[in-house]
Amino acid sequence: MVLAEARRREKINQRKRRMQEILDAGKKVFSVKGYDSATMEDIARHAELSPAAIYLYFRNKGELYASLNIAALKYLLKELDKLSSNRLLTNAQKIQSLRDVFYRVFEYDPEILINIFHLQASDQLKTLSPELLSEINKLTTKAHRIIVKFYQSGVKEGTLADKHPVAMADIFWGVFCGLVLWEESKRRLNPQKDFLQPTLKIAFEMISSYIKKKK
Amino acid sequence: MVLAEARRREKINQRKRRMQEILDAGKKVFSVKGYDSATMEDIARHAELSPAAIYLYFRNKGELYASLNIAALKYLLKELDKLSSNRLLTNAQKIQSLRDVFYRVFEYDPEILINIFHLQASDQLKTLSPELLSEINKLTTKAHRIIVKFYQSGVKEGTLADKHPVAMADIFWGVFCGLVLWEESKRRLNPQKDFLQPTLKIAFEMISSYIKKKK
Amino acid sequence: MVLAEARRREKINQRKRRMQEILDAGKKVFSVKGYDSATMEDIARHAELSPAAIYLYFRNKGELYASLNIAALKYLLKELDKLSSNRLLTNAQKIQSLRDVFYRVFEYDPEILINIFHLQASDQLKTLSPELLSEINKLTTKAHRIIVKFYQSGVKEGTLADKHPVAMADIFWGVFCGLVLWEESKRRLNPQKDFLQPTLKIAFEMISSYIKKKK
Amino acid sequence: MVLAEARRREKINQRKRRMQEILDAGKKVFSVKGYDSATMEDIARHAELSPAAIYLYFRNKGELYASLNIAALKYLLKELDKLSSNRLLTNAQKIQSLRDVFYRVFEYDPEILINIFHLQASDQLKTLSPELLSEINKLTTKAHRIIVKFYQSGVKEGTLADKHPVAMADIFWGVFCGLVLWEESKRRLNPQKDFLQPTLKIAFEMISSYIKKKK
DNA sequence: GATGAATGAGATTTCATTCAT
DNA sequence: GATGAATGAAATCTCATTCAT
Repeated sequence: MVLAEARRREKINQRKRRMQEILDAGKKVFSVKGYDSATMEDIARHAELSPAAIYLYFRNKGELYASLNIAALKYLLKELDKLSSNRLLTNAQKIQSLRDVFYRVFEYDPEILINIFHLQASDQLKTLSPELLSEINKLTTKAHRIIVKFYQSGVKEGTLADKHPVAMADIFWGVFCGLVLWEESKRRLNPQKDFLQPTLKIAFEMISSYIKKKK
Repeated sequence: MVLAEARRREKINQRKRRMQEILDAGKKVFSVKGYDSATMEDIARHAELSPAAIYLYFRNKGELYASLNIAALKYLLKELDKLSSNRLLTNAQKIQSLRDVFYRVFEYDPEILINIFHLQASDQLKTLSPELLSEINKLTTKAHRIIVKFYQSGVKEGTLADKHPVAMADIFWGVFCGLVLWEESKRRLNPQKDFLQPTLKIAFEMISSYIKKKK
Repeated sequence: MVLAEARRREKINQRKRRMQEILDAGKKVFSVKGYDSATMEDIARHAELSPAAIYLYFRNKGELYASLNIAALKYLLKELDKLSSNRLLTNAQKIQSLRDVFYRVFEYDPEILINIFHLQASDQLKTLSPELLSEINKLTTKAHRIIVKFYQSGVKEGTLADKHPVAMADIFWGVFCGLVLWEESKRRLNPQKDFLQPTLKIAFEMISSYIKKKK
Repeated sequence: MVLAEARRREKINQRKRRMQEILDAGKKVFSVKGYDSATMEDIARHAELSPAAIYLYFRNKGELYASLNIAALKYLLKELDKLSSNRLLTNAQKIQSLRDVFYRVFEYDPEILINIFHLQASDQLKTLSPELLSEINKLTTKAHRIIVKFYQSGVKEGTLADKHPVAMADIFWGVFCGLVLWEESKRRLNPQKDFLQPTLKIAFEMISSYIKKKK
């Protein structure tokens, strides 16, 4: 009895592991080739499976892709929520911490972040099922809104300079996104060194000094 | 004889005109659909031609795409060169003017810029022929180098704060690219208003105040 | 010993029961979806089994399908044989009773009859193995022949009008088949009421009056 | 000018001819293999084309299939309409003529008729696009309704026995359908002789005598 | 005996590209 | 120079069937 239960759990774990393997394979292939150019065969080869097997775990290519992006967005959201509920920090400090959050997301999974940006930056959104699309939309909006709120509260608190909060959120997001893409693309054309980290540091310093409340 | 010459020239012009029509069509379609999803049929329809006709002007899809991007990069380079050879401006002023250059390029042709950024941001690099790839690489590098040089000279001149010039060039490029893509993607999910312009303004103001030489 | 025997028998019964469950599931699914569109997965789900399990009872999809039809044909044949050996009825009465036989088969199991008719009506014959095909052929022919014989004997007996017996058998079979399929297809496009029964009644009345020996 | 026009017309005709070739190929293949088992490759081979070429003329498999059936239904309807507007015949005579109409449709194109019946008799309807489905539905209903009206008018006129008109229309249609299928299937299992014609003759004679108004 | 996992084979469909006219 | 017609190659996805457990 107990044995059966153990075995059942083992099975479920195995399934989860397989799923993760496929997600990992997809992550790698999508971020190298992009959504359209990546083939199920590619992904299957990376996961050491037959293409058909992938369909035992994901309904279709779009769903696999969306799963990847949703996972990353959820991770980002979790981090933002943590920050949000931290009562020891002022909102200005929270905004400062954004840099770390973004960077942590990136370090945790650089490829997937690039994917999110690609996804946003392209029309691949159109091929996904409406539900997944709206799920992604929802998560992105939520993340964006949290950042906006940080800024708003910071201004109210008097710890941040009075700028348009939505614009500032866009700048945060856009700068991060832009630098990741640009450094990545430089690295691709010329895979020497990776300047992302120091450049991001400077960029955030720039933002910091800009939004500091001037007396 | 002279007549023949005139006719020949007319022919060449006609050819150039057609080529431009195709490029325009490609620009629109690629920027909306992305490289892979855009079909030659789409582009042909926009150019009011048959798909086959495109092949009289471009060897294949990749070459059309690359031509497009190369044309835009060349346009950008021309503007940068103009700025570069302008002896009336300090380098700090040149850096300031970058904003206008970028923005002019964008206003003149938003689609092409989105294309360049997409190109950078992606996979699509992989499918192009090596020659075209290196051509693009060369142009991008050149543009980047000019910006770097502006900054370097500005620092030497004493008109700009002493920051890492490459990083600053990256930030210029990355911020612009990031905001364009991000606002574009917001606009796609929710095509109400277009916040790009005011947001860019704020971003450049931020950069300006950051690089101003403090006494 | 005896115990072992009992257990063996129990096993065999269990096997038969399972087989019947699968046949029932197949009957339902095939009759709704047709041979090609019905998947083993569909059938398995209906039988509350795994697809793999079906293969413990039937060599493959075609064999399951054929078994189904053969079972139904055998049932029909049994009924026809019963009628055949009934010495109390004239052949005219036997022909009359055909209506009841057909109808009983149908009432007892409408799906299977639809399956038989579909089988006849189609392509699906081509995919079956030759042996199964000839088995089905044999049974169908036998049933048909019995009906022909009824009519022949009735004519000889002087209780039925003198018509071509094979044609009359065909009409019996064809009319029944045609009405079942046609009403079924009407019902599918517009699943309100089921007119099969009253229409069949009229049709058989028509046949009856036609074959009545006129003095 | 005139030449160009002539050439244009020639092109259009050529296109129509190709379309017809594909339809012919489809007709043959579908009626031999059924909708599901027939592959685009089969059809292409019959039409001496590549599978891809078929898609230049029909959006997809279902649409090709539906076109075939719609064409046949339209032919049937045209014949029924002709009969309907014929003022020289009593409704009883029109009903008599139905046999000829059905038979003419069958002679004109036996395979397609079998296809219509298959289509009705199966769930293949489900895979077609809703528009085509409703088109087919509409045509079938219209044909059926004309027959019903013949019968109704005949009863009113006093030339036909007073039976339920819908049931009688069903019997007409069902008997025809049933005999075609059954004789076809007999012919398939045993491709000796074709008894359809004489059997149909008897069947319609039977119907005739049944619906004749008894004084 | 039963099943979850896996796959090979194949079907539909798309699309860049070519070619005769 | 332009195009309609055609196609090869590839991609997604489905499904009957097998096999280790």
